[in-house]
Amino acid sequence: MATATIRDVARTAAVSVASASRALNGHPSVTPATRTRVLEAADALNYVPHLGARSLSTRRSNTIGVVLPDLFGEFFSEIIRGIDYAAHRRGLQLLLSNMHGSAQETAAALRAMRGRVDGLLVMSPQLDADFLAHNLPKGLPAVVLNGRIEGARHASIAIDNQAGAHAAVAHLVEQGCKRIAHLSGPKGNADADERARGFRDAVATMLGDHDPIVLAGDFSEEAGIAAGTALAGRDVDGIFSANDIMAIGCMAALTEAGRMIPGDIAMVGFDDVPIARYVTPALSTMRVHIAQLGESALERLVATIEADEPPEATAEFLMPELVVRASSARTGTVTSTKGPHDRTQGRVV
Amino acid sequence: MATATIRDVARTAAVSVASASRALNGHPSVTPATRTRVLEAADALNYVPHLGARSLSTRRSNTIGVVLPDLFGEFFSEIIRGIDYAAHRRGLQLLLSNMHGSAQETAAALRAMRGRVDGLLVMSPQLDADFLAHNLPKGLPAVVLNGRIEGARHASIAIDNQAGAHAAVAHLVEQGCKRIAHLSGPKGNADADERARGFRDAVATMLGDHDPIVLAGDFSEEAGIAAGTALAGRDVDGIFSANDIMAIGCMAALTEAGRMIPGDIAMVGFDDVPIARYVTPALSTMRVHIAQLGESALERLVATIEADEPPEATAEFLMPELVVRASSARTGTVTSTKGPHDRTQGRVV
DNA sequence: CTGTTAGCGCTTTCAG
DNA sequence: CTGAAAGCGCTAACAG
Repeated sequence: MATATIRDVARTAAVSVASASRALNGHPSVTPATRTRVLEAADALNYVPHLGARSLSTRRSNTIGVVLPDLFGEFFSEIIRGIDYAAHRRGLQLLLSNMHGSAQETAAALRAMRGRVDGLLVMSPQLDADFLAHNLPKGLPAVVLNGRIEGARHASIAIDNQAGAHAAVAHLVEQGCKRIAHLSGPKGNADADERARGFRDAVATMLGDHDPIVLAGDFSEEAGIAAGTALAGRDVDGIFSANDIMAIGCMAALTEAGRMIPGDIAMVGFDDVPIARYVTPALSTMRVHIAQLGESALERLVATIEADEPPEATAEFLMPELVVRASSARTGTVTSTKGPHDRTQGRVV
Repeated sequence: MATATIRDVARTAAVSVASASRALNGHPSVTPATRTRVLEAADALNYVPHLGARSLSTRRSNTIGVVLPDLFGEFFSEIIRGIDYAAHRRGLQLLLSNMHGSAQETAAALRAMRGRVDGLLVMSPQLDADFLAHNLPKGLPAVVLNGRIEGARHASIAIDNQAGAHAAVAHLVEQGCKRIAHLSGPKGNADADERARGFRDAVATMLGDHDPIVLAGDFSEEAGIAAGTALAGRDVDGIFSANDIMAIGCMAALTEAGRMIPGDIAMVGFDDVPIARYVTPALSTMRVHIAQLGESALERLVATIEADEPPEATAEFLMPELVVRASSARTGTVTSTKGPHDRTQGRVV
């Protein structure tokens, strides 16, 4: 039994499809009598409108496309949660697509959105402006999340990584650290690169250290463990990790190697993923309101869509905030450490 | 500059739209010559097919609708990850929709999928079969995840909660626990109810305890903390929590109240969310391969769609496995406890 | 092999 | 206020 169409409803109600459509959509110019007849017919037939057809004709899908590099880890689930939250309150649906890797696939994912969404949210820390400009379907509003934006022609919203790195280093220095190392993210990733740059800048100016130890990581826990093992025997009293997950792996490896945290080495991560406050010691980190990042991006996109004007290529930056927890507290800065694992928010500076 | 349509491509290539369509879709019966002409034209115009239109005509969207009760927490992000993984390898997109609460909204979400997806994945531990039967658009293949399935007319895949609860209790008993309490999930949630039932059964048969302590929770960390506080002063030496998050909150509260875990009280959770192995002590739990649950559900749905037959209303059950970590190890069962937080998989029984 | 002709299901002028 | 008709962009018979 094929699902009923608006035609069936019209026929049953003995009106034209036009009237049926109007009645169904609450259009004002319909006699109360016809309206009820149509509504009853629809109900009787258990009619459900075919949204695909509707959007073809209205050129509106009420759907936002979301393209992500991956779905793994808390960072992305938080982003999606934020996007969903904002989308839900506006009655928008989300069409998800992740490009597991290759640029080829990314291009395909981007194109696959054409004709199914009203706008695009693209998160691609490793894609450059040219690629995007070339592969984003023309005429489709888009907001780029968290990507490098130089020379881009679309709106973007990103984290102020350099400032974050500075703040992290400043905090470590304040804790008395003299030899600070950096555990970096994957080369080519905009966020990672900016954090590394910010780190180098900061240690150079604050510590006069022009050749700090920088270990190449890839944002994975394994990379953190490897780095921890490598760092255990070296002359280091502070570490700034490009993300929390690596910091956590690194702390585990260091502890196992007998180094005390924060006693011997103070640690600061980046992101403030939910897990950060559960580990022991609780991880100090640069908090990015991840979910809110997603939320803002969606709001921004909706504004662009509604304005129906050439998307302003403005960039928006979010400043992360320092959250001090046990992993970096060497000078009594942390006031509350209640249990074995400190579940408090931490001191926000 | 409105995006080019297949018409434009056809005109530019000087062929009919039919030929253009055929060439674009790699249909065999097209002269190499025309094919290249079309492809070149498409390239020149930067043509991107309008998938909405295509699916209207093919009655195929290559999209799966996913309806969830919420997006919060690791359980759901893991589920989505699993679904996405399977969808991606089949070239399917995901249309997400979550019903923040009300049945009203859920019904709307379900209907909103009509005409935009080839099948539905519905996850609704608190919805009954009647509601679903009445609100799922007829003729749309659907697989229900993790819900109560009695009397349902659609395929379902769920966790064997009773068996899981039994195994958890058996483990606690084996550890020497005599007075085991249960921290339950929200009433009306199928999983929660089944776990509670399994718990009661188990303590009755294994311990002869016909009136065990059961605290009502709601799957949140706060509920766990409250329960921990309430339980701290009572005569209890083992706790089976209906999910991990509550178990974690409970452990924190108990520890703060001065009770040792697992010394005084052994704890076992349910789910094995990623955080479980990061807390201190690492949490023993009934592992559900959450991501795999999502994966299986998608595979199942795809099979149903391809078979194009009345969806078999078969139920599939996944047996969770016991993972022993520090929180319940009172008899030297855990062989490796390497660091301050044991990051090993735990002993799987 | 290619072009013509109908739709997919819905909305929306444009006349009545 | 209502109906007929023309599409939205694409695919799929059916003839040539």
